[in-house]
Amino acid sequence: MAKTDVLSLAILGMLAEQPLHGYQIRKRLGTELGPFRALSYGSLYPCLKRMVGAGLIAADESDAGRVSGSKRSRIAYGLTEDGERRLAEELANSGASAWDDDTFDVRFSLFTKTDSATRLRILEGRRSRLSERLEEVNEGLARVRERHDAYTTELHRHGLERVEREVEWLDKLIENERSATRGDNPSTASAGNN
Amino acid sequence: MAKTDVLSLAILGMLAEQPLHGYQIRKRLGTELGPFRALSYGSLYPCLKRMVGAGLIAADESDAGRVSGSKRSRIAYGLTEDGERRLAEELANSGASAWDDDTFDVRFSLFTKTDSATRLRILEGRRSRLSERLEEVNEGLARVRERHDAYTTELHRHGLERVEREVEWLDKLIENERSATRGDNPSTASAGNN
DNA sequence: CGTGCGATGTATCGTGGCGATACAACGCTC
DNA sequence: GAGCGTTGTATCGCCACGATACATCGCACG
Repeated sequence: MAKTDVLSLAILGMLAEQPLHGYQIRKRLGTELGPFRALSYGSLYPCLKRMVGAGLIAADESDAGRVSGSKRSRIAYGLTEDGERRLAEELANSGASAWDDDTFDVRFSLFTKTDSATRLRILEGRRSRLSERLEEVNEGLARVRERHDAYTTELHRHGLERVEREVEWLDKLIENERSATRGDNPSTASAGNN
Repeated sequence: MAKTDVLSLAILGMLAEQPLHGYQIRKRLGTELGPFRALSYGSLYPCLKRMVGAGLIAADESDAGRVSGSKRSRIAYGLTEDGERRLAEELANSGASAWDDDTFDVRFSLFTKTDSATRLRILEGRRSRLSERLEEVNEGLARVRERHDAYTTELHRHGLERVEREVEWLDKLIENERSATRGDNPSTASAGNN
C-alpha cells in the first residue's frame, strides 16, 4: 500500500502500453502527457531506480531493437506483475489525491484505462476543488482591488478568469461523461457523491 | 552583477514598500502576488539569509511595533541601499529572463515601479514566447490526435486553448499600454524591438 | 572518405524548494 | 486559567531540477 508519486504513476501508465527506454520516457512525457511537463534526467533516473527497487518495473538490457553487436548501453524498462497491479490500484483510486493540482492531468491522460464511474468521480472532485479555490481567489481579489495597484489587480483578475475557464471545461467534460454513461449503461448513472 | 532569483526579486519588491517580518512576507506572497504562489518557510528563511549575506536586505531586531518588553523574537527586514540598487537594476531589465514562465508574474506585479517602455518590451517578449509555444503545441496536438485516445487529445486541446487565452490577454494589455503611452508621451511610442 | 554535428542514450552533482515539524509567545474567548 | 488560533522564527530530509559529462550512432556535406 506504499504511496505512488505522480511521476511514478505517469511512468507506470506509459509502460503499460510498451516497454521503453529512459530517454524515450522523458521525450514522450514532454510531448504526450500535456504539453507542459518537462521532466529532467535528474528526476527520471533516480525515479526509475526507485521503481526497480520497489519491484514495479524491470530493466531489460538485452535490447532486441538494434541489429549489430551494439556496444551501446540501452536499458528498456517494462512493467512487472506488481507494477501492473499497482497501476490498477491507482487507476481505481478516485480519492482526493486523484484531483490534486499536480496529479489531475496525469490521471486524466489515463482515463481510457479507467471505468466511467471513476472518471466521473474524479472530474466532480476536481470541479469542487476548483470551486473552493474560486471563492478564495474572489475574496482575495476584492482585497487586492482596494489595497493595490491596477497591475496587481489585473494579475489577480486574470488568474481568477483562468480558474473559471477551468471549471467550465470540467462542466463540459462531466456533461459528456454523464450522457455517455446514460447511453451505455443507465444503471450506473448519477453516482455523484461528495 | 550577481543573478537575482525570482524569490529574491519578489521579496525585494515587497520590501521596497515597507520593512516586513518573514511571517508577513510569506503571508503576502500567498495572497498579493498572484493567488497561486505559496512559498514555504523552508524556502523563505534560507533565502532571507542569503539576501542578508549578499547585503541586499538588513535585519532589524529592535522591533518598534510592540509595546511591552516583548520577549518575542521578531525580525523586520528592510532594503539596504545595495538592495534598492539591485531592485532598480532588475526592474530596468527587460531581457528574456523577464518573461520566463516563472518570472513573468512577479515582474508584472511590479509594473507600477517600471517605466512604460520596459513594460511594453516585457509584454511583447512574453507574447512572442507564447506564440512560439503555440506552434509547438499545435504540432504536438496533431501528432497526439492521430496516435492517442480522445482523453489525451482533449487534454492537449485544452492546454492549447489556455495558451491562446494567455496570448489574447497579453494582446489586450499591450494595446492598453500603447494607447496610454500615446496619450502621455507620443515620442516613446512604438518602441517594439525583439 | 572522414569528419563533424545532431540525435540517442545513461548517469551524477550541487543548489535549493518544499512539506513537515518543532518551539514559543501572544491574544482572545468562555 | 485553560484552551486555541494566530503570529513568529527556525531546521531537517526528500527529491526535482538544471547543468554537465560521457559515449555511440546515423547522416550529410565537402
